[in-house]
Amino acid sequence: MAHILLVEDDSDIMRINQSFLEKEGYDVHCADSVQQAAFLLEECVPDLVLLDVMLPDGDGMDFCAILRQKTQAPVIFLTARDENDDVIKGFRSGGDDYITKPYDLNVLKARIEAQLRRNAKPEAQHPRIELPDLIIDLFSGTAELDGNTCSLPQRELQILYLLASRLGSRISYHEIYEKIYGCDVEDSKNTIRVNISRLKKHLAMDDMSTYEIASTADGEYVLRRVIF
Amino acid sequence: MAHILLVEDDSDIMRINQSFLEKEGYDVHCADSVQQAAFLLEECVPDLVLLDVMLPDGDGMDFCAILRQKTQAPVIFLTARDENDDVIKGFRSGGDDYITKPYDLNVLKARIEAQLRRNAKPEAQHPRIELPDLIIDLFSGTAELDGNTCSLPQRELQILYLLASRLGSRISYHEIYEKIYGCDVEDSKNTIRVNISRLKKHLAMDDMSTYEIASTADGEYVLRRVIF
DNA sequence: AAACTGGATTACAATATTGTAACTTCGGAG
DNA sequence: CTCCGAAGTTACAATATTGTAATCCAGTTT
Repeated sequence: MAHILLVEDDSDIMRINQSFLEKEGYDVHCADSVQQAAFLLEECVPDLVLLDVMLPDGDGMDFCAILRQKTQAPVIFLTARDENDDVIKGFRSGGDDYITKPYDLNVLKARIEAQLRRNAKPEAQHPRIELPDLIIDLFSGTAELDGNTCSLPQRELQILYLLASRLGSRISYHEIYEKIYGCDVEDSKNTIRVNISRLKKHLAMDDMSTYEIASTADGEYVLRRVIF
Repeated sequence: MAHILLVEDDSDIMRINQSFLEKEGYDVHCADSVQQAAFLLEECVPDLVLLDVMLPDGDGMDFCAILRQKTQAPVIFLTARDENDDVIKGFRSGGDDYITKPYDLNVLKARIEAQLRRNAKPEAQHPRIELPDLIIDLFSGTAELDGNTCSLPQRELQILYLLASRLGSRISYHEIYEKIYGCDVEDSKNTIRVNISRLKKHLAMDDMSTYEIASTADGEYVLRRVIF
C-alpha cells in the first residue's frame, strides 16, 4: 500500500523498476526530472523516494533538500557512482540508503522494506486510564464501566479522568474546577455537583457497580473501588 | 492539609496526639473504637491512618482489612507491644509503619510525613502531543497552533490528533473515519472533509501557519510542517 | 467558452452539551 | 414532629456540535 516516488531519467530502468515495484504491491509514481518530481510532491506525499543522483535538470542530492521540507520519508539513492566520496555525500545530503547500479531487484525490495519498517511510525496508542473494570479513553471520549462502554460529554469525562487518576484519594471540587476551567469561581460547587450527577447516570453507576463516587463532608470527592 | 484518622482508645494519648497534629497543620479526625472509626470512614476518607492495635471493640489489625476496602491510605500502627511477632503481624496485616509507645511526637511527625510523601500519587500528566508550535491536549480538548490556543470540538480534535500523531504521513479518510467512528461507511469522505475544513477555520490555519493540512489526489490527508 | 469534475466551504436542522436555578431528599437539630 | 441545610437530582434555556446537503470554486475536458 505504500506510495513510492521513483525519480529516474533512464526510461528503461524506470520501466523495469516501476513494473517490479507495482508487482510487489507498491503504489509507484514516476518522475524523470527534478522538476517533475517536485511537481508530483505537491499532489502526493510519498512514503519512500527512490532517487537517481544524476538527472537532466539537476542533482538528486539537491532535490533531497526540497523533499525534506515536505516529508521525512526515507530516500534511497540509486546511482552508478560508487566512489566512497559519492556515497558519503549521498548520506550527508540526507539520504537513508545508497544503492549502486546495477543492482538486484530483490535486494532493492529488501532495502525498501527495511526503510519502510524502520520509518514506520509507531501507532499512537490512545491515552487512557485502565483500571480493573474501568477504562477511560480520552481520544474516543468514552468510558467503560463493568464492561459497559458509553460515550461521555467532555465535562463528565474530565471529571471522571481526574477522579480516576487519583483513585481512592480525595479531590476538592475547587481543584476539579480549577483543573478543568483553569480558574476557580464562586459557585464551582454546584457545577461540579451537577456534572458528577450526570456522570453517574451516564455510567449507570449504582449500588451494583464496581466503583462509586463518594463525597466527604467538606466538599471533596473520591472515586473508590468497591469490594463486596 | 492532609486528613489523618486517629484511632486510639486512651483519651489522654488521643488528646496529646490530636493537638500536636493539628498544630502541625493536619486535619485530624478521631475515633476511640473500631466502630466509630468505621463510621468516620464513611464520611471522610483519610490520607493516612494512625491506628492503635488494642481497641475496646476489636483488633486494630482487623480494622485494616475494612479500611483497605475504602482506601489505599497508609496505616501506621501505634502500640505498646514491641514483640517482633507483633511488629511482623502488623506489617503483614497491611500496615505501612509500626511505632511503639512511648514515642517522640516529632518522630511520629517525621514518620507521618514519610508515609504521605511516599504515598503521594504522581500528578497524572495530561496526554498530549507536543510538536514545535503545535500542542494538542486531549484532556482539555484544546490545540495550540503558533502560540494561539483554541478549544476544539471532539471530532476536529480527533482528526487533528490522528494527523499529528503521524506528522508528514498520509492517512486516508477511510482510516480517519474508521478510527473515530469505529466503522467505515459509504460517504465518510464528506464528513471528514467538512470537519477538516472546520478544523482549519478553528485553528485559524492559513498560509502563515507553521502547519498545513494537505490532501492528496486519492483521498488522503497529511499534516505537514511548513518551512519557509 | 461551456460543461464538468471533485475538493473545499457554507448552510441548515437535528441533537447534544452545559451552566444556572429550581426542586427533592435526607439526616440531624431544635 | 418540624425545620434547616447541604447534597443530589431534575428542568430549562442558551450554545455548541455535527452529519447532510447545497453551494462555491479552480482546473480540465469537451
